[in-house]
Amino acid sequence: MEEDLREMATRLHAAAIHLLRTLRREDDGSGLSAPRLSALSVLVFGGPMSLADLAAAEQVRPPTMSRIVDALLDAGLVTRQPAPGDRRSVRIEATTEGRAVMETGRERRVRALRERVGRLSGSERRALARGVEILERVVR
Amino acid sequence: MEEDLREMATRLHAAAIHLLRTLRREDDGSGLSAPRLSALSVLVFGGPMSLADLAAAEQVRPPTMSRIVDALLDAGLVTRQPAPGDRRSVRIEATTEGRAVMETGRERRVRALRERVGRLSGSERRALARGVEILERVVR
DNA sequence: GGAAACTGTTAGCACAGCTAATCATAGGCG
DNA sequence: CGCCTATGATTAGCTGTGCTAACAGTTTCC
Repeated sequence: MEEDLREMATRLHAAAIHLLRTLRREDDGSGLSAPRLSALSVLVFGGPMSLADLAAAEQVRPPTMSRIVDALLDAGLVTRQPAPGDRRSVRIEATTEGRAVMETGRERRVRALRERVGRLSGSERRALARGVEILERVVR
Repeated sequence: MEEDLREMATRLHAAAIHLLRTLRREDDGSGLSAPRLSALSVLVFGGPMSLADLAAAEQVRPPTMSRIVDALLDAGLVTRQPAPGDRRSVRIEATTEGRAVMETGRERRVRALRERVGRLSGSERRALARGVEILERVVR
């Protein structure tokens, strides 16, 4: 069991690195890096929020997220407005274009995975889906 | 099915990003970044190889790997020698210290995951292990 | 022997992550 | 009320990863 865990941690680590390197090439096509798309995704699905909330959701420090938001702002994908009720805080929100770009970014990643996942059997695919679900809980 | 794939791709992407961000903090403790540890791991488990082979194994361009090897060399974790038989090529090899550091880096990652994984039931743990296995095939 | 191909490195760019420092606003407390 | 601390966000500056383009040294092959 201990050895299993050691092995799994190593393999999970390697697999995650390789997965992201593969997908990053696809994401390049959208003109958005993985962290930017990921942050945008949080905004699209989670709704408007402050910078601190967004940074926490992405498990990143505020300065890092501030710069990511700058880039999304330049690209016209989000808006940054003073938060009502607390003028220190900002309210970051995805624009309509932001939603559209998020969607096509996702399409690209799906396309990159489809062929590979398509080679799996039905039960393997289900097992992968379940693994991802559990991984989400472990990581969160 | 199509929708399942879309959802899984998105979640897998997010989970991989968050996993690596979590583990990177642990890896910081070893003084080695994730890519450096990953490259070192390839050398430890795969044996000595050329720069091109190492770059290919890590799915990275040669200049990127050249710099990673520089760092490992500075840290005394690998050696870089002219390859016998082809003087253009180099033979990169983990040192004894490199093996030791790799091992402690792995220990750190395991420690970071142990508590979280420990909360899972036996069947969940097995499902995660199976998912990782399949993910490896998808990514490779 | 010389052109072409290959191996690796250097240079220079964009971006992500961090900490430390700064600025403005909120909130609490004498 | 006025100050003092805490908080939200940004800026500056560092390290590190990834890329392409350009170069130098070898090898290969005609």
